[in-house]
Amino acid sequence: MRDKRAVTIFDVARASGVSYSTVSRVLNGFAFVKESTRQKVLNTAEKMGYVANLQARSLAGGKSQVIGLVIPNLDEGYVNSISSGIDEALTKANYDLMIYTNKYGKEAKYVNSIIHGPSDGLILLVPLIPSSYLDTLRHKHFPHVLIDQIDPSAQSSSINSSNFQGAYEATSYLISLGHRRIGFIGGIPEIHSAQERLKGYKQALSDHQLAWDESLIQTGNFQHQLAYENSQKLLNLSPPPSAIFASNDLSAFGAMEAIRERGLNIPEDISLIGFDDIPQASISYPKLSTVRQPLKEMGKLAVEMLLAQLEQKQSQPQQVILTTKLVIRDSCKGLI
Amino acid sequence: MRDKRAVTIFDVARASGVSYSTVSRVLNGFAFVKESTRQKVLNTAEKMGYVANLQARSLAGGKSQVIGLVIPNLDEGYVNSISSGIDEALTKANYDLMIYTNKYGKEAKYVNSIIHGPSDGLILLVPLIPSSYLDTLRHKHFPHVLIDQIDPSAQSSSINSSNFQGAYEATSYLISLGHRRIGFIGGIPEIHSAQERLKGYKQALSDHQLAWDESLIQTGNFQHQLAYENSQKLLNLSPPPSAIFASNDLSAFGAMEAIRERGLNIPEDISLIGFDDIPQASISYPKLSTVRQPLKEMGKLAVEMLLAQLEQKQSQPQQVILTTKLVIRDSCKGLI
DNA sequence: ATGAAAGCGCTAACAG
DNA sequence: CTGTTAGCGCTTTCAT
Repeated sequence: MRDKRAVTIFDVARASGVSYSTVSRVLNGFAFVKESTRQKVLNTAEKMGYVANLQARSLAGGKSQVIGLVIPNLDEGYVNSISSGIDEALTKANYDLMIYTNKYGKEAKYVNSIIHGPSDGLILLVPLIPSSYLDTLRHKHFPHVLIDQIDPSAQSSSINSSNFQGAYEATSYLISLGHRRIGFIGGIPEIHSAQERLKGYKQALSDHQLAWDESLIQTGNFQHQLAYENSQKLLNLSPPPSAIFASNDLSAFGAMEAIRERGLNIPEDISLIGFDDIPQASISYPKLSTVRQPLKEMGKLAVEMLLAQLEQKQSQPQQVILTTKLVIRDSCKGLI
Repeated sequence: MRDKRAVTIFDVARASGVSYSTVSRVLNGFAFVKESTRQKVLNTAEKMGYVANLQARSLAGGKSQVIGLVIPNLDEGYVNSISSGIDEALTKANYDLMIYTNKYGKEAKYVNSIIHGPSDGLILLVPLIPSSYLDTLRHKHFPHVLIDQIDPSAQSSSINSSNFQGAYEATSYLISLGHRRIGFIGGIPEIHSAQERLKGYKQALSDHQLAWDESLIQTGNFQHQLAYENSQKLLNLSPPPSAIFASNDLSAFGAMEAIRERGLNIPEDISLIGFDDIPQASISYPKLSTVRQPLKEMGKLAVEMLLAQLEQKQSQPQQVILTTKLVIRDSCKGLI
């Protein structure tokens, strides 16, 4: 079985001739320790290869230096980019990462077991989280921040990107290219970001005196397959749209496939624009024009906000919105 | 600050009128507990919303129900697919997941802190891991399994896929299509799987009486960018190859870009085949023919092998090789 | 400035 | 079958 015997704080104490509470103080960067003692302890600890036992530390009421991240899946481009940003920031701050994949609609009991786990705090990157979930977190005063979700009560810190604005710009761009019939492939209707993107689309249309046509609007689920099917419906319209705005890049790729199957070319026959700017967007063919969300920054910022909470530097919940940016590549073309 | 007061095993004990060791026994599925007591305890635990404290459990020498996963990055398609398989298997087995991203060449001291963390066991999905790393793991008898790595000493359990065979088949397929000049884009030369794929390529060539030409072989790093550059070199050859075998799909996409920039079409002007079969391979244009590694299964199997170790069901290290499969899509064409 | 002592919540012998 | 008793390694008052 696994060897238990490791160097403990106790060993270090004995070796450096002080009590173990002193060692603890030194290790935790406490004030009121004589500099010479501090050095001595630090040295012997180093020499003995001491490594703190996180379980013990956390049990005793200290910090475990791990933060939890709740995500729907481990293999979704957009989530991974954000997670990667989180991981980098965490590494820099000397924290470890615990991943909880939360399939949609898991009971709120779940969050309880997370709270009882090693995490000092939690980042939630899950759309459609049950409100009981958040209630528990708040009720227990468990530090957390939300990504890509809106907290209606503004009691939790959250990070979003400018979904409305991004969608508005994408649509306006298409309009400026001369498109009048622009198909829209939505995301999951219950999700805030999906709603905002739809609003942005509609607003751009009406701001340009274009009536929007319900038949041009397909609700989706942010996935390739459904976007593919919905694009077929769009293409069956007469006349079909001359451009399609997909609520995320994955959906845009689904649209690409449907368009190609009709023997149509992008952007010659039909323009296409996405949302997210996941890595694939820049290596697809044609390269996808899209609205970039600052994915990694969102992750990084989430970590900063969470750590600020942990260090009690920031007590007021904060809502931040990061700006998106239109990235023009090769999938859109002006109507002649 | 974070509320500490939660229902403990002690509370449950009192509420159900037994000692807390009995509660512990019930919770850990021990035998020798009267059925009526067991039920009573289980019920009150449920009723009180008891959730085990993993830190305490693990400190006390029990299992923490978390396993660690060491990966290079959080945003690499191939790694994510495997991780996803790991996560699913873990969830089923009621384990949580701790992620450690290990940039190449981090010191072995690192592994020590993992051992002192909450993990009951470790899955290593890191090419080029320093041997001191593995030595530490073995020396401390810390349960672990390797993915996509060979342990020369066969002292650690490992999971690989049939890299040689897969590359052999891909190359043979290209040859059967009539190709004679087949470019090869390699992976990181130090990595075992990359070496095997190169060997498979060469073997297929020589088995078909084709001398292999050094200029056709480019070493790479499994990344898009370098593959792109190397493909340009290949395309500059005279005559250029009529087909390219890329050591992984990501590299194949790099090649795609280079080929397109020349105004060449895939597969009409040049055939292309990859390795891995990451999700993007089936939605690219053209859809990429490739060698499928059973990514999710690799992850799943890793979990099974690790849990077997934890339950001491399996003590002998095991080396398993999963078979790859040629997936023919649209990126290869016979030479007329 | 530093030592002593009391837990944190749980597992695992050891007695009954 | 079940209760008692030690710890696991560390943080944190409370003294000194």
